Amino acid sequence: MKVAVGLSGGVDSTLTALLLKEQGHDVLGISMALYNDEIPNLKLANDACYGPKEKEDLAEIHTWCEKQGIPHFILDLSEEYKKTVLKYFKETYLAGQTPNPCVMCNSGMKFGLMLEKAKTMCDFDAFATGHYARITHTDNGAVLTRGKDLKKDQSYFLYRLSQDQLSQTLFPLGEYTKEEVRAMARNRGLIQADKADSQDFYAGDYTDLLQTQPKRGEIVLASGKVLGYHQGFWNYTIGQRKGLGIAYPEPLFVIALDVKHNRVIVGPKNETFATSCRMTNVVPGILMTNKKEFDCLVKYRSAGQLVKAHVAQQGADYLITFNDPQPSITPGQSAVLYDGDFVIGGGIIK
RNA sequence: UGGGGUGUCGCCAAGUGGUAAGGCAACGGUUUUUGAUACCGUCAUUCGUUGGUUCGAAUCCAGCCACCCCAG
Repeated sequence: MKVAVGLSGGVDSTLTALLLKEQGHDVLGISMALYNDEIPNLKLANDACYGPKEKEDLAEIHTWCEKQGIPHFILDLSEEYKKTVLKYFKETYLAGQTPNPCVMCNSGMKFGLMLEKAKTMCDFDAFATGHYARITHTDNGAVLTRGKDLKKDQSYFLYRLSQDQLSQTLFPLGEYTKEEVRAMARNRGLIQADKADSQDFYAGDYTDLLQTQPKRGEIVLASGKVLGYHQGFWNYTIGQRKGLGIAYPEPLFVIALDVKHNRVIVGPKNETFATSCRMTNVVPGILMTNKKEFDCLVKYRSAGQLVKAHVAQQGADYLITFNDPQPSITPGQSAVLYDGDFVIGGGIIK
Protein backbone atom coordinates (compact mmCIF):
# COMPACT_ATOMS: atom_id res chain seq x y z
CA MET A 1 0.00 0.00 0.00
CA LYS A 2 1.14 3.50 -0.71
CA VAL A 3 1.16 5.50 2.52
CA ALA A 4 1.80 9.19 3.05
CA VAL A 5 3.24 9.99 6.47
CA GLY A 6 2.92 13.37 8.12
CA LEU A 7 6.43 14.17 9.28
CA SER A 8 7.19 16.77 11.91
CA GLY A 9 10.75 15.74 12.55
CA GLY A 10 10.21 14.32 16.02
CA VAL A 11 10.70 10.73 17.16
CA ASP A 12 7.09 9.75 16.74
CA SER A 13 6.49 10.69 13.14
CA THR A 14 9.93 9.57 12.04
CA LEU A 15 9.52 6.16 13.59
CA THR A 16 6.06 5.90 12.07
CA ALA A 17 7.53 6.30 8.61
CA LEU A 18 10.23 3.77 9.33
CA LEU A 19 7.85 1.17 10.74
CA LEU A 20 5.56 1.45 7.73
CA LYS A 21 8.50 1.09 5.43
CA GLU A 22 9.67 -2.01 7.30
CA GLN A 23 6.19 -3.45 6.92
CA GLY A 24 6.67 -3.24 3.19
CA HIS A 25 4.58 -0.19 2.44
CA ASP A 26 5.49 2.31 -0.17
CA VAL A 27 6.13 5.34 2.03
CA LEU A 28 6.31 8.99 1.18
CA GLY A 29 6.69 11.90 3.56
CA ILE A 30 4.72 15.11 3.81
CA SER A 31 5.56 18.07 6.00
CA MET A 32 3.95 21.44 6.47
CA ALA A 33 5.83 24.71 6.50
CA LEU A 34 3.74 26.94 8.72
CA TYR A 35 5.99 29.76 9.64
CA ASN A 36 6.94 32.59 7.38
CA ASP A 37 8.61 35.68 8.75
CA GLU A 38 5.51 37.80 8.75
CA ILE A 39 5.29 37.96 12.51
CA PRO A 40 8.84 39.06 13.26
CA ASN A 41 11.08 38.23 16.20
CA LEU A 42 9.28 35.14 17.38
CA LYS A 43 11.09 33.10 19.94
CA LEU A 44 13.44 30.49 18.62
CA ALA A 45 12.70 27.33 20.52
CA ASN A 46 13.42 23.67 20.17
CA ASP A 47 10.09 22.19 20.89
CA ALA A 48 7.31 24.34 19.52
CA CYS A 49 5.03 23.80 16.56
CA TYR A 50 5.10 27.35 15.41
CA GLY A 51 8.25 29.42 15.16
CA PRO A 52 11.50 30.12 13.39
CA LYS A 53 13.03 26.79 14.38
CA GLU A 54 10.83 25.08 11.85
CA LYS A 55 13.20 25.66 8.97
CA GLU A 56 15.93 23.70 10.72
CA ASP A 57 13.60 20.82 11.61
CA LEU A 58 12.36 20.55 8.05
CA ALA A 59 15.87 20.51 6.69
CA GLU A 60 16.76 17.73 9.11
CA ILE A 61 13.81 15.54 8.26
CA HIS A 62 14.32 16.18 4.56
CA THR A 63 17.87 14.94 4.76
CA TRP A 64 16.74 11.91 6.70
CA CYS A 65 14.15 11.06 4.05
CA GLU A 66 16.75 11.34 1.30
CA LYS A 67 18.95 8.86 3.13
CA GLN A 68 16.04 6.51 3.58
CA GLY A 69 14.99 6.84 -0.03
CA ILE A 70 11.62 8.24 1.05
CA PRO A 71 10.21 10.89 -1.26
CA HIS A 72 9.53 13.96 0.86
CA PHE A 73 7.26 16.89 0.10
CA ILE A 74 7.24 20.12 2.04
CA LEU A 75 4.00 22.00 1.59
CA ASP A 76 3.94 25.69 2.29
CA LEU A 77 0.74 26.21 4.23
CA SER A 78 1.71 29.33 6.11
CA GLU A 79 -1.13 31.42 4.69
CA GLU A 80 -3.68 28.73 5.40
CA TYR A 81 -2.32 28.30 8.91
CA LYS A 82 -2.68 31.98 9.54
CA LYS A 83 -6.26 31.98 8.32
CA THR A 84 -7.30 28.99 10.34
CA VAL A 85 -5.26 28.25 13.45
CA LEU A 86 -3.71 31.62 14.23
CA LYS A 87 -6.91 33.51 13.57
CA TYR A 88 -8.88 31.08 15.68
CA PHE A 89 -6.27 31.29 18.41
CA LYS A 90 -6.38 35.05 18.54
CA GLU A 91 -10.14 35.41 18.29
CA THR A 92 -10.75 32.86 20.99
CA TYR A 93 -8.44 34.52 23.49
CA LEU A 94 -9.86 37.94 22.74
CA ALA A 95 -13.32 36.56 23.31
CA GLY A 96 -12.29 35.59 26.82
CA GLN A 97 -12.03 31.90 26.05
CA THR A 98 -9.15 29.44 25.91
CA PRO A 99 -8.43 27.87 22.53
CA ASN A 100 -7.28 24.34 21.65
CA PRO A 101 -4.86 25.13 18.83
CA CYS A 102 -3.74 21.52 18.50
CA VAL A 103 -7.28 20.32 18.01
CA MET A 104 -7.90 22.83 15.24
CA CYS A 105 -4.54 22.21 13.65
CA ASN A 106 -5.18 18.50 13.45
CA SER A 107 -8.60 18.69 11.90
CA GLY A 108 -8.03 21.80 9.82
CA MET A 109 -4.40 21.53 8.79
CA LYS A 110 -2.73 18.14 9.13
CA PHE A 111 -5.75 16.04 8.25
CA GLY A 112 -7.39 18.89 6.36
CA LEU A 113 -5.63 21.30 4.08
CA MET A 114 -2.32 19.47 4.11
CA LEU A 115 -3.94 16.22 3.12
CA GLU A 116 -5.98 17.88 0.39
CA LYS A 117 -2.99 19.64 -1.04
CA ALA A 118 -0.86 16.51 -0.88
CA LYS A 119 -3.44 14.59 -2.88
CA THR A 120 -3.12 17.04 -5.72
CA MET A 121 0.62 16.45 -5.80
CA CYS A 122 0.96 12.73 -5.36
CA ASP A 123 -0.94 9.54 -5.13
CA PHE A 124 -1.40 7.45 -1.97
CA ASP A 125 -3.88 5.07 -0.40
CA ALA A 126 -3.63 6.06 3.23
CA PHE A 127 -2.33 8.79 5.47
CA ALA A 128 -0.40 8.05 8.66
CA THR A 129 0.80 10.15 11.57
CA GLY A 130 2.67 9.44 14.79
CA HIS A 131 -0.25 10.15 17.08
CA TYR A 132 -0.88 7.97 20.09
CA ALA A 133 -4.38 6.92 19.17
CA ARG A 134 -6.09 4.05 17.40
CA ILE A 135 -8.90 3.63 14.95
CA THR A 136 -11.42 0.84 15.31
CA HIS A 137 -13.17 -0.13 12.11
CA THR A 138 -16.76 -1.25 12.50
CA ASP A 139 -19.57 -2.06 10.10
CA ASN A 140 -20.88 1.44 10.52
CA GLY A 141 -17.57 3.18 10.09
CA ALA A 142 -14.36 4.14 11.82
CA VAL A 143 -14.24 4.95 15.52
CA LEU A 144 -11.43 6.98 17.01
CA THR A 145 -10.01 5.03 19.92
CA ARG A 146 -7.64 5.84 22.72
CA GLY A 147 -4.00 4.83 22.30
CA LYS A 148 -2.77 1.79 24.15
CA ASP A 149 -0.52 4.01 26.24
CA LEU A 150 -3.16 5.86 28.19
CA LYS A 151 -0.55 8.21 29.62
CA LYS A 152 0.24 9.48 26.15
CA ASP A 153 -3.16 9.07 24.54
CA GLN A 154 -3.83 11.89 22.06
CA SER A 155 -7.37 11.10 21.04
CA TYR A 156 -8.46 14.30 22.75
CA PHE A 157 -6.68 16.28 20.06
CA LEU A 158 -8.16 14.23 17.24
CA TYR A 159 -11.86 14.08 18.04
CA ARG A 160 -12.73 16.59 15.32
CA LEU A 161 -11.59 14.28 12.53
CA SER A 162 -14.43 13.40 10.22
CA GLN A 163 -15.48 9.92 9.21
CA ASP A 164 -13.84 10.58 5.87
CA GLN A 165 -10.57 11.56 7.51
CA LEU A 166 -10.58 8.65 9.95
CA SER A 167 -11.33 6.07 7.32
CA GLN A 168 -8.13 6.78 5.38
CA THR A 169 -5.87 7.25 8.43
CA LEU A 170 -3.34 4.98 10.13
CA PHE A 171 -1.92 5.50 13.61
CA PRO A 172 0.79 2.83 13.85
CA LEU A 173 2.05 4.09 17.22
CA GLY A 174 -1.33 3.70 18.86
CA GLU A 175 -0.42 0.13 19.75
CA TYR A 176 2.75 1.08 21.59
CA THR A 177 3.77 2.97 24.68
CA LYS A 178 6.06 5.94 24.53
CA GLU A 179 8.77 3.86 26.16
CA GLU A 180 8.49 1.22 23.48
CA VAL A 181 8.56 3.86 20.78
CA ARG A 182 11.72 5.40 22.14
CA ALA A 183 13.31 1.97 22.43
CA MET A 184 12.39 1.09 18.87
CA ALA A 185 13.77 4.40 17.68
CA ARG A 186 17.04 3.80 19.53
CA ASN A 187 17.35 0.29 18.16
CA ARG A 188 17.04 1.68 14.70
CA GLY A 189 19.58 4.35 15.38
CA LEU A 190 17.24 7.25 14.83
CA ILE A 191 18.90 10.49 15.77
CA GLN A 192 15.52 11.76 16.90
CA ALA A 193 15.22 8.97 19.46
CA ASP A 194 16.01 11.15 22.43
CA LYS A 195 14.63 14.43 21.21
CA ALA A 196 12.66 16.40 23.75
CA ASP A 197 9.20 15.04 24.03
CA SER A 198 6.41 17.50 24.22
CA GLN A 199 6.17 20.40 21.90
CA ASP A 200 4.36 23.54 22.80
CA PHE A 201 2.15 25.28 20.36
CA TYR A 202 4.39 28.31 20.56
CA ALA A 203 7.42 28.72 22.80
CA GLY A 204 7.41 32.46 23.38
CA ASP A 205 4.98 34.90 24.89
CA TYR A 206 1.49 34.35 23.55
CA THR A 207 0.97 38.07 23.16
CA ASP A 208 3.48 37.84 20.31
CA LEU A 209 0.77 36.00 18.41
CA LEU A 210 -2.17 37.97 19.71
CA GLN A 211 -0.52 41.23 18.76
CA THR A 212 -2.35 43.18 21.40
CA GLN A 213 -1.27 46.09 23.54
CA PRO A 214 -1.27 45.69 27.32
CA LYS A 215 -4.45 47.02 28.86
CA ARG A 216 -4.68 47.39 32.61
CA GLY A 217 -7.70 45.91 34.31
CA GLU A 218 -8.86 44.79 37.72
CA ILE A 219 -8.51 41.42 39.35
CA VAL A 220 -11.56 41.01 41.54
CA LEU A 221 -13.35 38.54 43.77
CA ALA A 222 -16.86 37.49 42.80
CA SER A 223 -18.05 40.05 45.34
CA GLY A 224 -16.42 42.77 43.26
CA LYS A 225 -13.64 43.47 45.73
CA VAL A 226 -10.52 44.56 43.88
CA LEU A 227 -7.43 42.57 44.84
CA GLY A 228 -5.00 43.56 42.14
CA TYR A 229 -4.45 44.49 38.54
CA HIS A 230 -3.52 42.72 35.31
CA GLN A 231 -2.39 43.75 31.84
CA GLY A 232 -5.17 42.23 29.75
CA PHE A 233 -7.74 39.50 30.42
CA TRP A 234 -6.47 37.54 27.43
CA ASN A 235 -3.39 36.57 29.41
CA TYR A 236 -5.49 34.40 31.69
CA THR A 237 -7.32 31.13 31.49
CA ILE A 238 -9.97 29.74 33.77
CA GLY A 239 -8.55 27.56 36.49
CA GLN A 240 -5.22 29.34 36.44
CA ARG A 241 -3.58 29.75 39.82
CA LYS A 242 -0.05 30.85 39.13
CA GLY A 243 0.82 34.33 37.99
CA LEU A 244 -1.94 36.24 39.71
CA GLY A 245 0.52 37.88 42.07
CA ILE A 246 -2.05 38.23 44.81
CA ALA A 247 -1.25 37.36 48.41
CA TYR A 248 -4.35 35.91 50.02
CA PRO A 249 -5.00 33.54 52.92
CA GLU A 250 -5.59 30.72 50.43
CA PRO A 251 -4.69 30.08 46.80
CA LEU A 252 -6.80 31.93 44.27
CA PHE A 253 -7.90 30.62 40.87
CA VAL A 254 -9.33 32.40 37.88
CA ILE A 255 -13.04 31.61 37.84
CA ALA A 256 -14.23 33.90 35.03
CA LEU A 257 -13.11 36.49 32.53
CA ASP A 258 -15.20 39.62 32.14
CA VAL A 259 -14.38 40.74 28.62
CA LYS A 260 -16.66 43.76 28.67
CA HIS A 261 -14.99 45.31 31.70
CA ASN A 262 -11.54 43.78 31.14
CA ARG A 263 -11.75 42.15 34.54
CA VAL A 264 -10.35 38.88 35.77
CA ILE A 265 -12.54 37.29 38.41
CA VAL A 266 -10.84 35.06 40.93
CA GLY A 267 -11.88 32.97 43.88
CA PRO A 268 -10.75 30.18 46.19
CA LYS A 269 -10.72 26.56 45.05
CA ASN A 270 -14.28 25.81 46.09
CA GLU A 271 -15.59 28.52 43.76
CA THR A 272 -14.06 26.86 40.70
CA PHE A 273 -16.47 23.93 40.67
CA ALA A 274 -19.45 23.51 38.37
CA THR A 275 -21.76 20.58 37.69
CA SER A 276 -22.64 21.20 34.08
CA CYS A 277 -21.66 22.95 30.89
CA ARG A 278 -22.95 23.40 27.39
CA MET A 279 -21.13 21.94 24.40
CA THR A 280 -21.44 23.56 21.01
CA ASN A 281 -19.96 23.06 17.54
CA VAL A 282 -20.19 19.32 18.09
CA VAL A 283 -18.49 16.73 15.93
CA PRO A 284 -20.41 13.50 16.46
CA GLY A 285 -18.70 10.20 15.87
CA ILE A 286 -20.65 7.27 14.52
CA LEU A 287 -21.28 6.05 18.06
CA MET A 288 -23.32 9.18 18.62
CA THR A 289 -25.60 8.72 15.66
CA ASN A 290 -29.26 9.08 16.61
CA LYS A 291 -28.43 9.42 20.28
CA LYS A 292 -30.06 12.35 21.97
CA GLU A 293 -29.26 11.47 25.54
CA PHE A 294 -26.73 9.11 27.08
CA ASP A 295 -24.25 8.50 29.88
CA CYS A 296 -20.56 8.52 29.08
CA LEU A 297 -17.11 9.59 30.21
CA VAL A 298 -15.91 13.10 29.46
CA LYS A 299 -12.51 14.70 29.21
CA TYR A 300 -12.91 18.46 29.30
CA ARG A 301 -9.26 19.45 29.41
CA SER A 302 -6.39 17.87 27.49
CA ALA A 303 -4.50 16.61 30.51
CA GLY A 304 -7.63 15.91 32.49
CA GLN A 305 -9.09 12.67 33.70
CA LEU A 306 -12.15 10.97 32.29
CA VAL A 307 -15.14 11.78 34.47
CA LYS A 308 -18.65 10.38 34.45
CA ALA A 309 -21.39 12.53 33.01
CA HIS A 310 -24.80 12.59 31.37
CA VAL A 311 -25.14 14.20 27.95
CA ALA A 312 -28.39 15.49 26.49
CA GLN A 313 -29.00 17.16 23.17
CA GLN A 314 -30.52 20.65 23.28
CA GLY A 315 -31.06 21.96 19.79
CA ALA A 316 -27.70 22.17 18.08
CA ASP A 317 -25.89 21.99 21.41
CA TYR A 318 -25.54 19.44 24.14
CA LEU A 319 -25.80 19.82 27.87
CA ILE A 320 -23.21 17.91 29.85
CA THR A 321 -24.10 17.21 33.45
CA PHE A 322 -21.29 15.79 35.51
CA ASN A 323 -21.94 13.20 38.18
CA ASP A 324 -19.56 15.07 40.47
CA PRO A 325 -18.82 18.80 40.39
CA GLN A 326 -15.74 19.54 38.31
CA PRO A 327 -13.16 22.30 38.74
CA SER A 328 -12.40 24.93 36.15
CA ILE A 329 -14.54 24.00 33.20
CA THR A 330 -13.24 26.36 30.57
CA PRO A 331 -15.14 27.87 27.64
CA GLY A 332 -13.21 27.37 24.41
CA GLN A 333 -11.73 24.09 25.54
CA SER A 334 -12.94 20.87 24.02
CA ALA A 335 -15.07 18.33 25.78
CA VAL A 336 -14.51 14.86 24.36
CA LEU A 337 -16.96 12.08 25.09
CA TYR A 338 -15.78 8.51 25.61
CA ASP A 339 -17.25 5.08 25.95
CA GLY A 340 -14.33 3.18 27.40
CA ASP A 341 -11.53 3.61 24.88
CA PHE A 342 -13.89 4.73 22.12
CA VAL A 343 -14.43 8.36 21.25
CA ILE A 344 -18.13 9.02 20.92
CA GLY A 345 -17.77 12.61 19.82
CA GLY A 346 -16.90 16.00 21.15
CA GLY A 347 -17.46 19.71 21.00
CA ILE A 348 -16.43 23.08 22.29
CA ILE A 349 -17.40 24.19 25.77
CA LYS A 350 -19.56 27.30 25.63
C1' U B 1 3.33 66.15 71.10
C1' G B 2 -2.67 64.40 76.38
C1' G B 3 -4.09 59.10 76.40
C1' G B 4 -3.87 54.25 74.10
C1' G B 5 -1.94 50.82 70.43
C1' U B 6 1.33 48.69 66.76
C1' G B 7 6.15 47.81 64.34
C1' U B 8 8.86 39.77 62.63
C1' C B 9 10.47 37.85 54.51
C1' G B 10 6.71 41.26 48.91
C1' C B 11 1.44 40.37 51.83
C1' C B 12 -0.70 38.00 56.22
C1' A B 13 1.11 35.83 60.59
C1' A B 14 3.18 32.31 64.87
C1' G B 15 6.74 32.97 68.36
C1' U B 16 6.74 36.56 75.60
C1' G B 17 14.42 34.50 77.68
C1' G B 18 17.25 29.56 74.74
C1' U B 19 19.04 30.50 69.72
C1' A B 20 13.04 32.88 63.60
C1' A B 21 6.43 28.11 62.53
C1' G B 22 2.90 28.39 58.80
C1' G B 23 -0.27 30.37 54.69
C1' C B 24 -0.22 33.45 50.27
C1' A B 25 2.89 35.48 46.55
C1' A B 26 7.48 34.89 43.90
C1' C B 27 11.29 31.92 41.75
C1' G B 28 13.27 27.04 39.91
C1' G B 29 11.91 22.09 38.38
C1' U B 30 8.64 17.57 37.16
C1' U B 31 4.13 16.25 34.55
C1' U B 32 1.60 18.10 29.82
C1' U B 33 1.34 18.43 21.29
C1' U B 34 -3.29 24.16 24.44
C1' G B 35 0.95 29.18 29.15
C1' A B 36 -4.82 25.15 33.32
C1' U B 37 -4.53 21.93 37.41
C1' A B 38 -1.34 18.83 40.34
C1' C B 39 3.41 17.64 42.34
C1' C B 40 8.65 18.65 44.09
C1' G B 41 12.22 22.26 45.63
C1' U B 42 14.13 27.33 47.04
C1' C B 43 12.90 31.68 49.70
C1' A B 44 14.43 36.36 57.09
C1' U B 45 22.10 34.59 60.51
C1' U B 46 17.40 38.07 61.22
C1' C B 47 12.77 40.33 64.10
C1' G B 48 11.66 49.57 63.20
C1' U B 49 16.22 51.74 65.48
C1' U B 50 20.03 52.77 69.26
C1' G B 51 21.80 51.35 73.76
C1' G B 52 21.24 48.36 78.35
C1' U B 53 20.26 43.74 81.49
C1' U B 54 21.63 38.43 80.75
C1' C B 55 25.87 32.77 79.74
C1' G B 56 22.03 33.75 76.13
C1' A B 57 16.81 38.37 73.78
C1' A B 58 12.39 38.93 68.35
C1' U B 59 11.03 38.04 73.34
C1' C B 60 13.02 42.07 79.62
C1' C B 61 14.42 47.63 80.34
C1' A B 62 15.35 52.72 78.38
C1' G B 63 15.76 56.44 74.51
C1' C B 64 14.60 57.53 69.58
C1' C B 65 11.80 56.83 64.84
C1' A B 66 7.37 55.43 62.03
C1' C B 67 2.34 54.36 61.58
C1' C B 68 -2.72 53.84 63.68
C1' C B 69 -6.81 55.09 67.08
C1' C B 70 -9.20 58.23 70.80
C1' A B 71 -9.29 62.87 72.76
C1' G B 72 -8.28 68.12 72.65
